[in-house]
Amino acid sequence: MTVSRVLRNRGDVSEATREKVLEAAKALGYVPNKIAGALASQRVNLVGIVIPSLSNLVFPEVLSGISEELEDTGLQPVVGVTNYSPDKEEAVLYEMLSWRPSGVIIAGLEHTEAARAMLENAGVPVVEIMDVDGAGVDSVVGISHRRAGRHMAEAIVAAGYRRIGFLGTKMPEDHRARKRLEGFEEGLAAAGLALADSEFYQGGSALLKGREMTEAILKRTPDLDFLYYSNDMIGAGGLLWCLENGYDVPGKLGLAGFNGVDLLDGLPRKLATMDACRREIGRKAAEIVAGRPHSGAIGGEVIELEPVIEFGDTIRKL
Amino acid sequence: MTVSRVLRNRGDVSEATREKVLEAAKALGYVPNKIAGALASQRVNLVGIVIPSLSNLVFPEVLSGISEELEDTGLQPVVGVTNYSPDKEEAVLYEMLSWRPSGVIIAGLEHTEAARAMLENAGVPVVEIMDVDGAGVDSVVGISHRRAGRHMAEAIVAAGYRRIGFLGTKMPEDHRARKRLEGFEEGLAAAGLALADSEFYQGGSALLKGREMTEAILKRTPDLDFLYYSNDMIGAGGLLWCLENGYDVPGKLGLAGFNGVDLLDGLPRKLATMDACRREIGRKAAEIVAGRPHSGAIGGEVIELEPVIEFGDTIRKL
DNA sequence: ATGAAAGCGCTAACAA
DNA sequence: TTGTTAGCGCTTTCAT
Repeated sequence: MTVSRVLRNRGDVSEATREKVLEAAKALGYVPNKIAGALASQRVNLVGIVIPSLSNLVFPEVLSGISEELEDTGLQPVVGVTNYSPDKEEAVLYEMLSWRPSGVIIAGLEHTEAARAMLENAGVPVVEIMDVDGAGVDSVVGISHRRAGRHMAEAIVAAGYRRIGFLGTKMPEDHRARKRLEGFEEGLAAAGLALADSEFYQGGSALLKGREMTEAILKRTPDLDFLYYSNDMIGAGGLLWCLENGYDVPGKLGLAGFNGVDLLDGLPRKLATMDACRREIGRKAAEIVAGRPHSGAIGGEVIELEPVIEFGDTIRKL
Repeated sequence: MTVSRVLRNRGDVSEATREKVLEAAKALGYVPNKIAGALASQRVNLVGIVIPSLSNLVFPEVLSGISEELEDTGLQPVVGVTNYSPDKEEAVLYEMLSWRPSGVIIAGLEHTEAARAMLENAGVPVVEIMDVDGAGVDSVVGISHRRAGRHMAEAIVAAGYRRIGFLGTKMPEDHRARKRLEGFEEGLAAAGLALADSEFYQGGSALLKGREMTEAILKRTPDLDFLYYSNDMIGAGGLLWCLENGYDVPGKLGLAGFNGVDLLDGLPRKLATMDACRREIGRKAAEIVAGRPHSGAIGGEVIELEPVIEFGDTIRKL
């Protein structure tokens, strides 16, 4: 009836009735039922966001970017967390799609077959984020972790380091970290080098783990002249440990992390890193979802962002 | 029809038909429409989460706790961010309630009048989190920031510090930080003391701001013997700065933060802090929402968690 | 400018 | 055990 028109500012309604309706609505504390509305109109202002974790620091930042961009589009994010489990991801996705959201933003390109099929048949914009190394279902926004790793390797080799160690997480399901390491090893191989040693961890405070792993790897292989960390937090832990223990950084020992978390600006030295463009990825993904109302037809765009090496104070200049 | 029964594992269905339906569903890539389901059944498996920010580190942790607890309840979190704006909060809440969620978890006890009214009339469990200093609408899970501040003041005074400075954020809408400071000043007053100086910031990298503010306040008031920071990140920045500049911590200068972020385990010294029980608050809140299916009648419980001072290495022992 | 009526895709109650 | 039917509270279309 008319009420519906007033509350949606649609169609022709006289100013008089309009005010009357608004007043009544307020008096009754009326809150429209979007469920009914969505069912009738076949439109839902929700966007499904599927991410592996909330404790990784990286994902809240992406989320934040998405949330910012969605701010005044009338779209609401619905978040699902997969804990890096493909099966959980499939379940979360199923759950989300059953709400017929206006779009889906999902981390990574690797999904179960069923999940992939769901995404393909969703009939709404799908944006796979964080990673561009592989084939996407629809749109893709991210960086090439493989090339990121490769570039870092090249920069390290160019700076004259030769005995290089890697420190990272033990997470087979973290495809981006895996690709970064693969790219890194490729980069070393191109210079005729290989990893001299490596060390992995899981769980715990990253800063602390960074310390422990750094100590362990340097004890085991004292002639290392560079440590590449799979993220800035463990890198920061390593940096603190090295400084305390009198290592000549970056003279005799270089260090680099990954992500470019500005959380860490303010350390005694600035850790070399690469910005993973997290917030930007979130924004762009949200933009695509918000901007392509009912499409699904047009087919996806692939946006590759370029992470830049920030040398900081832990890679020596030649 | 029968299909509905199969997919919800309800009622009596013969194994034969059951399998046939399941098979057909899979073949067609059928995904049920929860919108229609929700409308018909008046049940919605969504929980609205309203928080001020995602960049604060604290809230992702709470979210994480909620998400964990909701994991196998079949409930999905829907997140809304308010940027510490009461009006935005009201808008976000309105939006959420129009989806008739099974519950609402909202940060803080301070809301606009309209928002409060909505919460009261929501007809589902409402849990206000983080703070217990004030009157809640329904259930409340949190800590007393006022007492947290007071306790910290008492501990500092007991350790013999007398010239105490405060460093915090300039956020009138962050009621919890405000209450903490008020409690802190009360605690000092009870010992016949007052803040000797204070310094506020907004935006930027917290670690870096901590450094800058620490330098500034110590330049301005060199005889300070204690610095109380409103969060651990700026506290950590301050700690690093003090160590680099040769301050005798905790002998001549004590430091303390707030939150107990384990992210920072691994600093050269362990910063004194108080655990804000963030994850636990999330879990408990989710538990309440999940455990009180259709109630709304029973009336809320108030769960006050007790933050404990972790002295670390930056408050001297007498 | 307003009202009336027909669904949206399910669930719940009842009938068979 | 299965099928039938009447809504859930809106939006949309068509009539007034």
